Amino acid sequence: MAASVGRPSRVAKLPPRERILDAAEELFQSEGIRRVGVQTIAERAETTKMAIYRHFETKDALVAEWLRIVAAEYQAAFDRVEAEHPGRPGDQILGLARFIAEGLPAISHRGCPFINSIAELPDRSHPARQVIEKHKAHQAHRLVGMCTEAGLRDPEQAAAAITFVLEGAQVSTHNGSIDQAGDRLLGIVEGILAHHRSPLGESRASTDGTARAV
Amino acid sequence: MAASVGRPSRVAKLPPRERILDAAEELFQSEGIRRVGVQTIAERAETTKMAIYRHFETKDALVAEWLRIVAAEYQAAFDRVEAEHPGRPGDQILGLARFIAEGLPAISHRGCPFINSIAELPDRSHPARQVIEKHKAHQAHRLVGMCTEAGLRDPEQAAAAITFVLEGAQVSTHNGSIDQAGDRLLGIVEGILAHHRSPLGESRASTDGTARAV
DNA sequence: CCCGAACGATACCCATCGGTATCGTGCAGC
DNA sequence: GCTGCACGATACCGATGGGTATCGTTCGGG
Repeated sequence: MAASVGRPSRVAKLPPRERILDAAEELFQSEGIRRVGVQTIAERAETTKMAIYRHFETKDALVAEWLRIVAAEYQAAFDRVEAEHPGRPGDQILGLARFIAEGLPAISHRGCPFINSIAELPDRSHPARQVIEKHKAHQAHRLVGMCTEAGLRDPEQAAAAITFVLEGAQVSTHNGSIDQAGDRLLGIVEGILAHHRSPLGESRASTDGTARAV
Repeated sequence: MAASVGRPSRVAKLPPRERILDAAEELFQSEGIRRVGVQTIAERAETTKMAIYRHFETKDALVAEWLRIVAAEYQAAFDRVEAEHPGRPGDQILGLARFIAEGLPAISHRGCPFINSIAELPDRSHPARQVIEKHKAHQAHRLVGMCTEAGLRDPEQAAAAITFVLEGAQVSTHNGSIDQAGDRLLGIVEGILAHHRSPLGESRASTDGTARAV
Protein backbone atom coordinates (compact mmCIF):
# COMPACT_ATOMS: atom_id res chain seq x y z
CA MET A 1 0.00 0.00 0.00
CA ALA A 2 0.96 3.62 -0.51
CA ALA A 3 3.52 2.48 -3.06
CA SER A 4 1.81 3.57 -6.25
CA VAL A 5 3.65 6.84 -6.62
CA GLY A 6 5.90 9.10 -4.66
CA ARG A 7 8.22 7.43 -2.19
CA PRO A 8 10.95 10.01 -2.15
CA SER A 9 12.73 9.08 1.05
CA ARG A 10 11.92 6.78 3.92
CA VAL A 11 8.88 7.44 6.10
CA ALA A 12 6.02 7.79 3.67
CA LYS A 13 6.06 11.46 2.83
CA LEU A 14 3.11 13.21 1.36
CA PRO A 15 3.57 14.92 -2.00
CA PRO A 16 4.91 18.47 -1.72
CA ARG A 17 1.62 20.20 -2.32
CA GLU A 18 -0.03 18.39 0.61
CA ARG A 19 2.92 19.06 2.87
CA ILE A 20 2.81 22.73 1.96
CA LEU A 21 -0.89 22.97 2.74
CA ASP A 22 -0.44 21.12 6.01
CA ALA A 23 2.40 23.38 7.05
CA ALA A 24 0.46 26.47 6.02
CA GLU A 25 -2.55 25.28 7.98
CA GLU A 26 -0.60 24.87 11.18
CA LEU A 27 1.35 28.09 10.85
CA PHE A 28 -1.49 30.30 9.69
CA GLN A 29 -3.66 28.94 12.44
CA SER A 30 -1.15 29.37 15.24
CA GLU A 31 0.72 32.48 14.14
CA GLY A 32 -1.57 34.32 11.79
CA ILE A 33 -1.32 34.90 8.09
CA ARG A 34 0.79 37.99 7.96
CA ARG A 35 3.21 36.88 10.61
CA VAL A 36 4.18 33.76 8.72
CA GLY A 37 6.58 34.09 5.84
CA VAL A 38 6.71 31.85 2.83
CA GLN A 39 10.19 30.80 3.86
CA THR A 40 8.90 29.55 7.20
CA ILE A 41 6.16 27.55 5.53
CA ALA A 42 8.71 25.98 3.23
CA GLU A 43 10.91 24.90 6.11
CA ARG A 44 8.00 23.43 8.01
CA ALA A 45 6.90 21.56 4.91
CA GLU A 46 10.43 20.27 4.43
CA THR A 47 10.67 21.87 1.04
CA THR A 48 11.71 25.20 -0.43
CA LYS A 49 10.13 28.49 -1.28
CA MET A 50 10.47 27.73 -4.97
CA ALA A 51 8.43 24.59 -4.59
CA ILE A 52 5.65 26.63 -3.02
CA TYR A 53 5.61 29.06 -5.90
CA ARG A 54 5.53 26.15 -8.32
CA HIS A 55 2.25 25.02 -6.77
CA PHE A 56 0.65 28.34 -5.88
CA GLU A 57 0.66 31.55 -7.84
CA THR A 58 1.15 33.77 -4.82
CA LYS A 59 1.02 33.59 -1.07
CA ASP A 60 -2.49 35.01 -1.25
CA ALA A 61 -3.55 32.09 -3.41
CA LEU A 62 -2.14 29.71 -0.84
CA VAL A 63 -4.08 31.47 1.87
CA ALA A 64 -7.25 31.22 -0.17
CA GLU A 65 -6.69 27.53 -0.82
CA TRP A 66 -6.15 26.90 2.87
CA LEU A 67 -9.38 28.64 3.78
CA ARG A 68 -11.16 26.70 1.06
CA ILE A 69 -10.06 23.52 2.81
CA VAL A 70 -11.15 24.78 6.21
CA ALA A 71 -14.50 25.79 4.78
CA ALA A 72 -14.89 22.31 3.35
CA GLU A 73 -14.28 20.85 6.79
CA TYR A 74 -17.09 22.95 8.22
CA GLN A 75 -19.31 21.91 5.36
CA ALA A 76 -18.45 18.33 6.20
CA ALA A 77 -19.59 18.95 9.74
CA PHE A 78 -22.92 20.14 8.37
CA ASP A 79 -23.18 17.04 6.21
CA ARG A 80 -22.26 14.73 9.07
CA VAL A 81 -24.76 16.25 11.43
CA GLU A 82 -27.47 15.95 8.83
CA ALA A 83 -26.58 12.32 8.24
CA GLU A 84 -26.54 11.54 11.93
CA HIS A 85 -29.97 13.01 12.60
CA PRO A 86 -31.96 12.58 9.40
CA GLY A 87 -35.31 14.29 9.51
CA ARG A 88 -34.57 15.79 12.92
CA PRO A 89 -33.43 19.33 12.20
CA GLY A 90 -33.51 20.26 15.87
CA ASP A 91 -30.96 17.60 16.66
CA GLN A 92 -28.96 18.64 13.66
CA ILE A 93 -28.69 22.16 15.01
CA LEU A 94 -27.73 20.85 18.43
CA GLY A 95 -25.14 18.66 16.73
CA LEU A 96 -23.68 21.72 15.09
CA ALA A 97 -23.54 23.51 18.40
CA ARG A 98 -21.80 20.50 19.88
CA PHE A 99 -19.33 20.52 17.00
CA ILE A 100 -18.46 24.15 17.68
CA ALA A 101 -18.38 23.58 21.43
CA GLU A 102 -15.93 20.73 21.02
CA GLY A 103 -13.68 22.96 18.96
CA LEU A 104 -13.57 25.72 21.56
CA PRO A 105 -10.54 24.46 23.48
CA ALA A 106 -8.51 24.69 20.30
CA ILE A 107 -10.09 28.05 19.52
CA SER A 108 -8.92 29.43 22.83
CA HIS A 109 -5.36 29.27 21.61
CA ARG A 110 -5.59 31.02 18.33
CA GLY A 111 -9.22 31.65 17.49
CA CYS A 112 -11.41 30.87 14.54
CA PRO A 113 -9.55 30.87 11.22
CA PHE A 114 -12.31 32.79 9.47
CA ILE A 115 -12.59 35.51 12.06
CA ASN A 116 -8.83 35.86 12.25
CA SER A 117 -8.29 35.87 8.52
CA ILE A 118 -10.97 38.40 7.86
CA ALA A 119 -9.34 40.61 10.43
CA GLU A 120 -5.98 40.27 8.77
CA LEU A 121 -7.29 40.93 5.27
CA PRO A 122 -9.05 44.29 5.19
CA ASP A 123 -9.39 44.50 1.41
CA ARG A 124 -12.61 42.87 0.34
CA SER A 125 -11.12 42.04 -3.04
CA HIS A 126 -8.65 39.61 -1.54
CA PRO A 127 -9.36 36.10 -2.87
CA ALA A 128 -9.40 34.67 0.63
CA ARG A 129 -12.02 37.19 1.70
CA GLN A 130 -14.30 36.00 -1.06
CA VAL A 131 -13.82 32.41 0.02
CA ILE A 132 -14.79 33.32 3.56
CA GLU A 133 -17.77 35.44 2.71
CA LYS A 134 -19.15 32.91 0.28
CA HIS A 135 -18.71 30.17 2.86
CA LYS A 136 -20.38 32.16 5.61
CA ALA A 137 -23.27 33.10 3.39
CA HIS A 138 -23.72 29.48 2.41
CA GLN A 139 -23.65 28.35 6.02
CA ALA A 140 -26.15 30.98 7.04
CA HIS A 141 -28.46 29.89 4.27
CA ARG A 142 -28.15 26.26 5.26
CA LEU A 143 -28.88 27.07 8.88
CA VAL A 144 -32.01 28.97 7.89
CA GLY A 145 -33.06 25.83 6.05
CA MET A 146 -32.62 23.74 9.16
CA CYS A 147 -34.60 26.19 11.23
CA THR A 148 -37.37 26.18 8.66
CA GLU A 149 -37.51 22.41 8.56
CA ALA A 150 -37.62 22.39 12.33
CA GLY A 151 -40.81 24.37 12.09
CA LEU A 152 -39.40 27.20 14.12
CA ARG A 153 -41.29 30.42 14.34
CA ASP A 154 -39.41 33.08 12.36
CA PRO A 155 -36.66 30.75 11.15
CA GLU A 156 -34.47 33.55 9.85
CA GLN A 157 -34.44 35.21 13.22
CA ALA A 158 -33.72 31.90 14.91
CA ALA A 159 -30.89 31.22 12.48
CA ALA A 160 -29.47 34.66 13.14
CA ALA A 161 -29.58 34.06 16.87
CA ILE A 162 -27.83 30.72 16.52
CA THR A 163 -25.22 32.17 14.20
CA PHE A 164 -24.51 35.03 16.56
CA VAL A 165 -24.18 32.69 19.49
CA LEU A 166 -21.88 30.27 17.70
CA GLU A 167 -19.59 33.05 16.53
CA GLY A 168 -19.71 34.84 19.83
CA ALA A 169 -18.78 31.73 21.76
CA GLN A 170 -15.61 31.50 19.71
CA VAL A 171 -14.76 35.16 20.19
CA SER A 172 -15.36 35.09 23.92
CA THR A 173 -13.40 31.90 24.30
CA HIS A 174 -10.51 33.40 22.43
CA ASN A 175 -10.38 36.59 24.46
CA GLY A 176 -10.85 34.61 27.64
CA SER A 177 -13.79 36.58 28.98
CA ILE A 178 -16.04 33.56 29.45
CA ASP A 179 -15.08 30.12 30.60
CA GLN A 180 -17.00 26.89 30.26
CA ALA A 181 -18.16 28.47 27.04
CA GLY A 182 -18.86 25.05 25.54
CA ASP A 183 -21.39 24.05 28.16
CA ARG A 184 -22.94 27.48 28.12
CA LEU A 185 -23.17 27.44 24.34
CA LEU A 186 -25.14 24.20 24.28
CA GLY A 187 -27.57 25.47 26.86
CA ILE A 188 -28.08 28.72 25.03
CA VAL A 189 -28.77 27.04 21.72
CA GLU A 190 -31.28 24.77 23.43
CA GLY A 191 -32.90 27.86 24.82
CA ILE A 192 -33.11 29.49 21.41
CA LEU A 193 -34.71 26.41 19.93
CA ALA A 194 -37.21 26.23 22.76
CA HIS A 195 -37.94 29.92 22.47
CA HIS A 196 -38.69 29.67 18.77
CA ARG A 197 -40.71 26.50 19.19
CA SER A 198 -43.10 27.95 21.71
CA PRO A 199 -46.41 28.86 20.06
CA LEU A 200 -45.87 32.55 20.61
CA GLY A 201 -42.84 34.43 21.81
CA GLU A 202 -43.53 36.69 24.71
CA SER A 203 -41.34 39.58 23.65
CA ARG A 204 -44.09 41.96 22.52
CA ALA A 205 -44.88 39.73 19.58
CA SER A 206 -48.20 40.54 18.08
CA THR A 207 -50.54 38.13 16.37
CA ASP A 208 -49.92 39.28 12.84
CA GLY A 209 -47.37 36.54 12.36
CA THR A 210 -44.80 38.75 10.71
CA ALA A 211 -43.08 39.33 14.03
CA ARG A 212 -41.63 42.59 12.82
CA ALA A 213 -37.97 41.56 12.91
CA VAL A 214 -38.00 40.81 16.60
CA MET B 1 -11.14 80.15 23.42
CA ALA B 2 -8.68 77.41 22.79
CA ALA B 3 -5.88 79.90 23.10
CA SER B 4 -4.38 78.87 26.41
CA VAL B 5 -1.68 76.67 24.97
CA GLY B 6 -0.64 75.22 21.67
CA ARG B 7 -1.43 77.33 18.65
CA PRO B 8 1.43 76.24 16.43
CA SER B 9 0.08 77.26 13.07
CA ARG B 10 -3.26 78.49 11.92
CA VAL B 11 -6.27 76.14 12.20
CA ALA B 12 -6.29 75.04 15.80
CA LYS B 13 -4.15 71.96 15.77
CA LEU B 14 -4.21 69.42 18.53
CA PRO B 15 -0.96 68.66 20.31
CA PRO B 16 1.16 66.03 18.58
CA ARG B 17 0.30 63.23 20.94
CA GLU B 18 -3.42 63.63 20.30
CA ARG B 19 -2.89 63.87 16.56
CA ILE B 20 -0.81 60.70 16.64
CA LEU B 21 -3.47 58.83 18.55
CA ASP B 22 -6.20 60.08 16.25
CA ALA B 23 -4.24 59.06 13.18
CA ALA B 24 -3.41 55.69 14.69
CA GLU B 25 -7.06 55.15 15.55
CA GLU B 26 -8.23 55.77 12.01
CA LEU B 27 -5.51 53.75 10.36
CA PHE B 28 -5.50 50.80 12.73
CA GLN B 29 -9.25 50.63 12.48
CA SER B 30 -9.46 50.79 8.72
CA GLU B 31 -6.30 49.01 7.68
CA GLY B 32 -5.31 46.83 10.59
CA ILE B 33 -2.39 47.08 12.93
CA ARG B 34 0.26 45.22 11.05
CA ARG B 35 -0.56 46.76 7.70
CA VAL B 36 0.03 50.27 8.95
CA GLY B 37 3.58 51.50 9.30
CA VAL B 38 4.76 54.08 11.76
CA GLN B 39 5.74 56.28 8.85
CA THR B 40 2.17 56.25 7.56
CA ILE B 41 0.80 57.19 10.96
CA ALA B 42 3.25 60.06 11.14
CA GLU B 43 2.17 61.42 7.79
CA ARG B 44 -1.51 61.19 8.67
CA ALA B 45 -0.84 62.94 11.96
CA GLU B 46 1.09 65.65 10.13
CA THR B 47 4.19 64.93 12.10
CA THR B 48 7.21 62.66 11.87
CA LYS B 49 8.24 59.22 12.96
CA MET B 50 10.60 60.69 15.50
CA ALA B 51 7.79 62.56 17.18
CA ILE B 52 5.89 59.32 17.58
CA TYR B 53 8.84 57.65 19.23
CA ARG B 54 9.21 60.62 21.55
CA HIS B 55 5.70 59.98 22.85
CA PHE B 56 5.54 56.20 22.70
CA GLU B 57 8.23 53.70 23.52
CA THR B 58 7.40 51.39 20.63
CA LYS B 59 4.69 50.83 18.09
CA ASP B 60 3.29 48.14 20.35
CA ALA B 61 2.92 50.69 23.14
CA LEU B 62 1.03 52.95 20.76
CA VAL B 63 -1.27 50.08 19.85
CA ALA B 64 -1.88 49.35 23.51
CA GLU B 65 -2.66 52.97 24.23
CA TRP B 66 -5.09 53.13 21.34
CA LEU B 67 -6.92 50.07 22.61
CA ARG B 68 -6.95 51.53 26.09
CA ILE B 69 -8.83 54.51 24.66
CA VAL B 70 -11.27 52.33 22.77
CA ALA B 71 -11.88 50.30 25.90
CA ALA B 72 -12.58 53.50 27.78
CA GLU B 73 -15.19 54.43 25.19
CA TYR B 74 -16.96 51.13 25.73
CA GLN B 75 -16.78 51.65 29.46
CA ALA B 76 -18.33 55.04 28.91
CA ALA B 77 -21.18 53.38 27.07
CA PHE B 78 -21.74 51.19 30.11
CA ASP B 79 -21.71 54.23 32.36
CA ARG B 80 -24.06 56.16 30.11
CA VAL B 81 -26.54 53.34 29.88
CA GLU B 82 -26.53 52.97 33.65
CA ALA B 83 -27.10 56.67 34.09
CA GLU B 84 -29.93 56.72 31.58
CA HIS B 85 -31.82 53.88 33.20
CA PRO B 86 -31.01 54.00 36.90
CA GLY B 87 -32.37 51.05 38.80
CA ARG B 88 -33.64 49.43 35.61
CA PRO B 89 -30.99 46.86 34.73
CA GLY B 90 -33.15 45.34 32.01
CA ASP B 91 -33.28 48.64 30.18
CA GLN B 92 -29.58 49.07 30.75
CA ILE B 93 -28.89 45.81 28.98
CA LEU B 94 -31.17 46.77 26.13
CA GLY B 95 -29.38 50.10 25.97
CA LEU B 96 -26.10 48.26 25.59
CA ALA B 97 -27.54 46.14 22.82
CA ARG B 98 -28.76 49.29 21.12
CA PHE B 99 -25.30 50.81 21.47
CA ILE B 100 -23.74 47.81 19.75
CA ALA B 101 -26.48 47.69 17.15
CA GLU B 102 -25.92 51.33 16.27
CA GLY B 103 -22.23 50.63 15.79
CA LEU B 104 -22.79 47.76 13.39
CA PRO B 105 -22.83 49.81 10.18
CA ALA B 106 -19.33 51.01 11.01
CA ILE B 107 -18.34 47.50 12.03
CA SER B 108 -19.32 46.16 8.65
CA HIS B 109 -16.42 48.02 7.12
CA ARG B 110 -13.58 46.93 9.27
CA GLY B 111 -14.94 45.01 12.23
CA CYS B 112 -14.56 45.32 15.96
CA PRO B 113 -11.18 46.67 17.05
CA PHE B 114 -10.83 44.13 19.83
CA ILE B 115 -11.63 41.13 17.70
CA ASN B 116 -9.36 42.33 14.94
CA SER B 117 -6.49 43.23 17.21
CA ILE B 118 -6.59 39.97 19.06
CA ALA B 119 -6.45 38.21 15.72
CA GLU B 120 -3.44 40.21 14.68
CA LEU B 121 -1.56 39.71 17.94
CA PRO B 122 -1.15 36.00 18.60
CA ASP B 123 1.29 36.34 21.49
CA ARG B 124 -0.58 36.65 24.74
CA SER B 125 2.28 38.60 26.26
CA HIS B 126 1.71 41.54 23.95
CA PRO B 127 0.73 44.60 25.99
CA ALA B 128 -2.28 45.23 23.80
CA ARG B 129 -3.53 41.71 24.38
CA GLN B 130 -3.52 42.32 28.09
CA VAL B 131 -5.47 45.52 27.64
CA ILE B 132 -8.09 43.68 25.63
CA GLU B 133 -8.40 40.70 27.91
CA LYS B 134 -8.63 42.81 31.00
CA HIS B 135 -11.26 44.99 29.36
CA LYS B 136 -13.32 42.03 28.19
CA ALA B 137 -13.15 40.38 31.58
CA HIS B 138 -14.26 43.60 33.22
CA GLN B 139 -17.15 43.99 30.82
CA ALA B 140 -18.25 40.42 31.34
CA HIS B 141 -18.21 40.94 35.07
CA ARG B 142 -20.20 44.11 34.79
CA LEU B 143 -22.76 42.44 32.60
CA VAL B 144 -23.19 39.64 35.09
CA GLY B 145 -23.87 42.31 37.66
CA MET B 146 -26.59 43.81 35.54
CA CYS B 147 -28.17 40.42 34.99
CA THR B 148 -28.09 39.75 38.71
CA GLU B 149 -29.68 43.07 39.54
CA ALA B 150 -32.32 42.38 36.94
CA GLY B 151 -33.26 39.32 38.96
CA LEU B 152 -32.62 37.02 36.04
CA ARG B 153 -32.57 33.33 36.62
CA ASP B 154 -28.96 32.09 36.27
CA PRO B 155 -27.46 35.53 35.65
CA GLU B 156 -24.08 34.16 34.58
CA GLN B 157 -25.68 32.08 31.86
CA ALA B 158 -27.77 35.04 30.77
CA ALA B 159 -24.70 37.26 30.67
CA ALA B 160 -22.86 34.65 28.63
CA ALA B 161 -25.72 34.48 26.16
CA ILE B 162 -25.84 38.25 25.81
CA THR B 163 -22.08 38.46 25.42
CA PHE B 164 -22.07 35.80 22.74
CA VAL B 165 -24.85 37.50 20.86
CA LEU B 166 -23.25 40.93 21.00
CA GLU B 167 -19.91 39.61 19.77
CA GLY B 168 -21.50 37.37 17.19
CA ALA B 169 -23.55 40.19 15.73
CA GLN B 170 -20.35 42.08 15.05
CA VAL B 171 -18.63 39.08 13.49
CA SER B 172 -21.57 38.25 11.27
CA THR B 173 -21.99 41.83 10.23
CA HIS B 174 -18.35 42.02 9.32
CA ASN B 175 -18.33 38.89 7.23
CA GLY B 176 -21.61 39.89 5.63
CA SER B 177 -23.47 36.68 6.36
CA ILE B 178 -26.39 38.33 8.09
CA ASP B 179 -28.02 41.60 7.23
CA GLN B 180 -30.28 43.74 9.35
CA ALA B 181 -28.13 42.43 12.15
CA GLY B 182 -28.94 45.44 14.29
CA ASP B 183 -32.67 44.83 14.34
CA ARG B 184 -32.15 41.13 14.83
CA LEU B 185 -29.74 41.74 17.66
CA LEU B 186 -32.22 43.82 19.62
CA GLY B 187 -34.92 41.22 19.23
CA ILE B 188 -32.62 38.43 20.30
CA VAL B 189 -31.48 40.23 23.43
CA GLU B 190 -35.08 40.92 24.32
CA GLY B 191 -35.73 37.22 23.89
CA ILE B 192 -32.85 36.28 26.17
CA LEU B 193 -34.09 38.65 28.85
CA ALA B 194 -37.59 37.26 28.58
CA HIS B 195 -36.30 33.71 28.64
CA HIS B 196 -34.33 34.28 31.82
CA ARG B 197 -37.14 36.22 33.45
CA SER B 198 -39.73 33.49 33.05
CA PRO B 199 -40.21 31.61 36.34
CA LEU B 200 -38.76 28.42 34.89
CA GLY B 201 -36.99 27.83 31.65
CA GLU B 202 -38.56 25.09 29.63
CA SER B 203 -35.42 23.47 28.28
CA ARG B 204 -35.32 20.42 30.57
CA ALA B 205 -34.80 22.63 33.59
CA SER B 206 -35.50 20.84 36.81
CA THR B 207 -36.87 22.36 39.95
CA ASP B 208 -33.66 22.37 41.92
CA GLY B 209 -33.09 25.98 40.92
CA THR B 210 -29.48 25.46 40.00
CA ALA B 211 -30.43 25.13 36.36
CA ARG B 212 -27.31 23.10 35.63
CA ALA B 213 -25.65 25.50 33.21
CA VAL B 214 -28.58 25.63 30.87
C1' DC C 1 16.67 88.32 26.44
C1' DC C 2 18.17 83.90 26.58
C1' DC C 3 18.26 79.08 27.39
C1' DG C 4 16.42 74.58 27.25
C1' DA C 5 13.11 71.43 25.80
C1' DA C 6 10.07 69.90 22.49
C1' DC C 7 9.50 69.65 17.73
C1' DG C 8 10.27 68.92 12.57
C1' DA C 9 13.00 66.82 8.90
C1' DT C 10 16.25 63.77 6.91
C1' DA C 11 19.12 60.15 6.54
C1' DC C 12 20.33 55.87 8.01
C1' DC C 13 20.60 50.79 10.01
C1' DC C 14 19.24 46.19 9.89
C1' DA C 15 15.84 42.69 9.47
C1' DT C 16 12.20 40.54 6.95
C1' DC C 17 9.12 39.95 3.34
C1' DG C 18 7.11 38.38 -1.27
C1' DG C 19 8.76 36.92 -5.39
C1' DT C 20 12.33 35.53 -9.12
C1' DA C 21 16.40 33.58 -11.45
C1' DT C 22 19.67 30.10 -11.79
C1' DC C 23 21.82 25.87 -11.39
C1' DG C 24 22.20 21.18 -9.97
C1' DT C 25 19.95 16.43 -9.14
C1' DG C 26 17.34 12.41 -9.20
C1' DC C 27 13.78 9.77 -11.13
C1' DA C 28 10.31 8.19 -15.02
C1' DG C 29 9.15 6.74 -19.31
C1' DC C 30 10.63 5.64 -23.92
C1' DG D 1 20.96 4.65 -21.88
C1' DC D 2 19.10 8.90 -22.77
C1' DT D 3 15.98 12.74 -22.24
C1' DG D 4 12.61 15.49 -19.95
C1' DC D 5 10.74 17.32 -15.85
C1' DA D 6 9.55 18.03 -11.26
C1' DC D 7 12.10 18.95 -7.46
C1' DG D 8 15.80 20.86 -4.13
C1' DA D 9 19.04 24.57 -2.87
C1' DT D 10 20.94 29.03 -3.04
C1' DA D 11 21.45 33.56 -4.08
C1' DC D 12 19.38 37.60 -5.18
C1' DC D 13 16.04 41.80 -5.83
C1' DG D 14 13.17 45.63 -4.49
C1' DA D 15 10.10 47.14 -1.05
C1' DT D 16 8.83 47.90 3.49
C1' DG D 17 9.12 47.28 8.27
C1' DG D 18 10.52 49.15 13.21
C1' DG D 19 13.69 51.86 15.38
C1' DT D 20 17.80 55.36 15.93
C1' DA D 21 21.01 59.34 15.25
C1' DT D 22 21.63 63.88 14.13
C1' DC D 23 20.71 68.01 12.53
C1' DG D 24 18.34 72.88 12.70
C1' DT D 25 14.26 75.47 14.40
C1' DT D 26 10.78 77.25 17.32
C1' DC D 27 8.62 78.53 21.34
C1' DG D 28 7.77 79.37 26.19
C1' DG D 29 9.32 80.42 31.03
C1' DG D 30 12.85 82.36 33.96
